[in-house]
Order: sequence, then structure tokens, then C-alpha cells
Amino acid sequence: MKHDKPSPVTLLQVAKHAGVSRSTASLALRGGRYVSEETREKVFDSMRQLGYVYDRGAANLRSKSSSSVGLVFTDLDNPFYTALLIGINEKLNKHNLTPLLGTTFESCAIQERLISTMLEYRVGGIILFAVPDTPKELIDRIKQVGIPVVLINRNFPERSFDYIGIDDLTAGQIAAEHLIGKGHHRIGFIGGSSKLSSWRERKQGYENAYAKAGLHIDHSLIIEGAATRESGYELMEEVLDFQDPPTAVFCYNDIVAIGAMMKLKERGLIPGHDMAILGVDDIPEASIFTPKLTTVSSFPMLRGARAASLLYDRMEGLTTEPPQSIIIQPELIVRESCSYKGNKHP
Amino acid sequence: MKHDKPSPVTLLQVAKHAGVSRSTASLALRGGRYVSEETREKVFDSMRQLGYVYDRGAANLRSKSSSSVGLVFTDLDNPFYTALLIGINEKLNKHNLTPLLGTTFESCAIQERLISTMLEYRVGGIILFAVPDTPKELIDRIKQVGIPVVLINRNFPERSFDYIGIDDLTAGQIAAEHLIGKGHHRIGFIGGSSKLSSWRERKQGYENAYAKAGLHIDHSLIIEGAATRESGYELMEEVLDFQDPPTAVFCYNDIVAIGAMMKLKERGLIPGHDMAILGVDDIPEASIFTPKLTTVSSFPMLRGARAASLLYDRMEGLTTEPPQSIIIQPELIVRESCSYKGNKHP
DNA sequence: CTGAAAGCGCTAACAA
DNA sequence: TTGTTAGCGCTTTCAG
Repeated sequence: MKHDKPSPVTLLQVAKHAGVSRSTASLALRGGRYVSEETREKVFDSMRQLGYVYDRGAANLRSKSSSSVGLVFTDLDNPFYTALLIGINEKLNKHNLTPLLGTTFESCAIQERLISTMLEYRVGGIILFAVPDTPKELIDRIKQVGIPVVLINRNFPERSFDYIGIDDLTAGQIAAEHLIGKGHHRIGFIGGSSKLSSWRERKQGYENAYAKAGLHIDHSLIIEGAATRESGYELMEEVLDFQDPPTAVFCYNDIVAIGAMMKLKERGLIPGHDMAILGVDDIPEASIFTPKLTTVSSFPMLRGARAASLLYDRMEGLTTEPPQSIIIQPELIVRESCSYKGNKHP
Repeated sequence: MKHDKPSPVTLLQVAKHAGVSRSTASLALRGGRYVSEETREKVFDSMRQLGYVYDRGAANLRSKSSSSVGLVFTDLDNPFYTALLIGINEKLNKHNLTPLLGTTFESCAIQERLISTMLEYRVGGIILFAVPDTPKELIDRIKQVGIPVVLINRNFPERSFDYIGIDDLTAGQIAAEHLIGKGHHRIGFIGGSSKLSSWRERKQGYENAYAKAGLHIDHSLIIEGAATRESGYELMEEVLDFQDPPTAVFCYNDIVAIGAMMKLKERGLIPGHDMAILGVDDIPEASIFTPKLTTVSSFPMLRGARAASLLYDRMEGLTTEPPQSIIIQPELIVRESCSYKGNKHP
């Protein structure tokens, strides 16, 4: 990866140009307290004149510090991730931290390689949206390096890292209760994989609601699948082909819900009228789709921001407590995609 | 950004452990040709035993090379960007390049800061989705640093960097011709800003098609706006409130088109029946929405991949020709959202 | 407040 | 094939 370019001007050259020593220039540059206003100006003048560009890598090497953080995502092709990312980015910027971004596409091997690369770059911390079957060995390896890690959305069984997620159990329960309250007794649960703890918990919540209502669950109404629009679209097809379809479907997340609603509409069915649909997350699209999606908000942007803040605190040693799990309470947002069972006008 | 962590083991320690010199270890590590199989194994054993992590920053400092590239995007909240990003990422991985990602949200100031940071990190090149009014001064500054830059989607007037985009003029023309061919004479053009060269060219293509057909353009049918779903949604509202609404609308891109179709449906109108809708890009959603969106594909993934390849070639000095513009020809993809004017069954 | 000297972890000559 | 010696650009003691 070499490239011929005008060799960049160094701090030493700036110092000489300004008639001071290198260390003075270094101090001036970083706004150290112990440098006179006069010298500082001279240094900055020289920097501008020579077109100096600070070498953060060299600085980090010497000072054994890091101003970058690794962002390991599973994918980006879902507004939910984007929302997370925006939240993270904003906070990171505020602290002058630069993100190294990678996506695993749910592959352990890629995740492995990604994290290795990030460690080689000496990131100061990692925000990790982990692949479901992340091997314990990788976890140990990171732990050994000693940099802080904030898990987002997907926790490890050991709970040995900070984690920030939502109360998925409650999310599932809120969702199912809302639907049951509307008179639905046959509620499907589609999308997402049982490999995901969030899936398992949402399902548990959904089952709890059933139990509380004294209703019987038809487990054939639970269909796993990818957590994508396409998957929602296809899964709904399956659902519609049941001999006795559910009257409502709780979708693993909004994007699945939107795919499902698309299929519904394609079949000439009206979501919220012919079948109630409920999602999780509250992505921007949820409030734009027709009908507007009733959903359980998981506050993705907020979560991203908190994850970044937490990571920053750890990196700065501002927080030294043992790993904490921040669990955000989800919130039902009633819009148009659910209705009383059989109601002709949602 | 300091953090107390077990000070990482260095190459020197590995070398000692393996009973060789540091440079031998270095060679072994990088698979240099001049090291015996035996020594190499010893070194790798020691690396594993000591939990050695290569310090890419230090290596880059010494060798004056870089294995990272800057990715400057305007936003991420559009599947079009995601598709680009996926294409870029894939190619970058193949060449062992790590992306530093940043989003400008169309702000010159943020773009400025972002690029500065990337330069400080000594990225080996930049893929730049530029903010419309990028000051010449920034351009010059990058040029002075001497690293390769590949512009994507938005070119600068000077054409002094490599550029990869689509033939927007043709895209606009293809689109309008398709619509005119279907019998439409009043075609709106909504979304996007005249600040964007792509907007201006698409509009020009649309005007050319009109001219070719000997039709008169009603300029009040051209409405600028953001290039977002929300914007498409709102813009369509305006369009529908015209006293004499167009029978077809050419949208700046797919995401605008989808927003527009949502509004249409909300008003009880059927896209492709009551009003023809045509987009640009061919994002995944286009083929999933109901009705499926007729669009002009701009091959985002492919473009991302080519941009990354070009950048890599420049970084490696594989291409030394003057800046080139790669213009990909767009392609009409007929689906369901356009129809003969007045046809009751699209 | 400023300067001199040492050294972060690594690679690149050059010798051996 | 391997070891020795410098030194990348910066920050950090520690004296002045």
C-alpha cells in the first residue's frame, strides 16, 4: 500500500520554522498550558505556512493512547442499524473519537478477522454487535487485550462486558398483550432466529402474555427467518397459506413487519384490518408506511448514543465498576396497523 | 483516551522468546521470502504463546505506508448508500484495507473536519461522496497531500480526481422517454436539489426527451426537495394538490419514489394506475414495494466496488494515468409502477 | 515557559 | 538466511 507522495512536513520542521524546539511545538499544538501566547501563535503560523498535518498514528504510538474505536456491526442494510450508527457516531464525534467500521454479515469468521484488524490498529475500545455463536475464545482474546467493549443488542452468556439493550421480554409481552387486548387469540410470531437472545426473550414475553390471559399457544404460528424485509415478505406468504391463519402477527422487528405488510397488501389484504401487524424498534419507516405501523420502540438512536458514552467512560477510566447491563424499557407506540379483531374500520 | 491495560507484548519479546533477532521475527511474521520454515514456525509459536498482537500503526509509521482508506459519505440512511458501502467494503477487504467511515450529513464543516481527521490518520486514499458546495480550498488541500481520491456520484467542476458515476443525463432521458412513450405529456420531476450535478443532468435529460418529442415543459412540475422517503412523501402531497396534476412523476431516486407512492396510496390512489411513478437507482426495496417500482438502475453495488478497485490501483501505483471519469450507463428496469396513461389495469 | 534526550513498536538497509 | 544499526514522527521526562 505504498504511494509516492510529497513527504509530509513534520513537527520538527514546523518547530525549526517557528524557531522553537520540537517539544515546545508539540505543546503549543496540543494547547498545553505551559506555552506563551506568543510562541503558540508562531507555531500555528508555521503550521499553516508549511501545510503541516498532524500524525495521529505516531502520536498514539508514542503516548500509548488511542483515539479510534472499532464498530462491529452485523449488517447495515436495515434502518435500525443506521439509527444505532447515527447515535454512536454523534457521541463519538463529540469525544473526538474516530470509528473503524466493519460488518460481519453474521459470519463468525469475518467477525474474527474484523476484530483482529481492529486490535492491530490499537483501537481504544469496541462496540460490538456480536454474531450469535461467537466463540468464547474470541471473547477471551479481547478480554486479554484489556480494552473496553460494549456489547449492543446481543449479550454473551458470561455477561463479562458492558451491555446495552432493551428489555426484550417486556417488549414481547407488551406486544402480545396489546394484541390480546384487541381480541386476538391466534397471534403469529415471525422473523428472527432462535439463535438470538432477543428473539428468545421476545418469544418468552409473548408466551407469558398468553399464559397470563389463560390462552393456549399454537406453536406452529411461530416461524423463524431472517430479520429482513424480504424475509417478512416471504414469511407472511407462509402465514397466509395456513389453513387457519392467525388474526394478528407479532413481527420480530419493524423491517420484518414492513415486509409482511407488503405481502398482505399484495394479496389485497389490509394490514390492521384483515390482519393486525405489530413490530419492534420504531424505525423511521414505521411511521411513514401505510398503514402506519404499531410498534414497540426500542430507541435505537438513544441506545447507540448510550453505548458510545459508556465506551468513552470506560476508555477514560471514568467508570471502573464491574460490567453493567443497561436495559432500556421498550414502549408501545400505537398507530394504525392493529385493530379490534374483525373490525372493518381500523 | 488513555486506558490502563496490560502492556501488549512487542515483536522484540516474541523474537527473544523464539531465540531470534527482531528483524528475523519481523520477516517471519510478514511471510518474507528469506526465512527458513523452521525459524518461521518458532516465531509463530512464540507469537501464539505470548498472545502477540501486531501493531499496524507502528508498522505503517516506519514503512510510511498505509492500510486504511477514508470513506466520506453524506448519509447512511438510504439503502442506496448502503449498497454502495457494501460494494466498497467487499473490495477493500479483498485488499486488506480498513475503512475509516464518516458521514457529513451534507455539511461542509463536518466534511472538512472528517477529512482532516482522516488525513491525520494517514489514510492511503479517500472515497469521497462530496458535499455539493465543497470549497476549492479543501480540494486543493487534499491534492497537496498527494493521496489518491475517488469521487463517487458527485464530481467537482475541475475534474481533477478520479470519478465514478452514472450517465445522469441518459438516466433522465431514458426515464422521461419511457413515460412519454406510455402516453404521458405532463410529467413531474420531484426530489433532489439543483445543487447536485446529478439532479441538473437528470433534469436536462428529462428536458431533452421532452424536446425530442416536441412537447412543452411545464416547469411548475419540477419541485426540488431532499432526497429522502419523507421528502417524496411530502412532495407528492404538493403535486396532488395542483389544480392540474401531472399524470406521471419522475422521481430523483427510488427512495423519493417510494415516499411518493406511499402518499399516493394513502390518498387511495394506485401508483401505476392513477399516476405513473418512476425512480432511479434500483435499490432492493424497489422490487419489493407494491406495486414494484419501475426504475432506472444506477448499479450502486457495482459502482462501490469499482470505486474501491480504482482507489486501490491508484494507491498501489498500478494506474498512473491522469484522472479518469468512469461513467456507467444506466438501464431501464420496467416493473409495475408505470402504465399507459389512463389505463385502468396497470 | 522552553530545550535536550530518550524511546513508543516497528521496518529497512546493510553486514555478517 | 540472520543480526545490527538507524530512525519513522511524535510525546515525555527532566533540566534549565
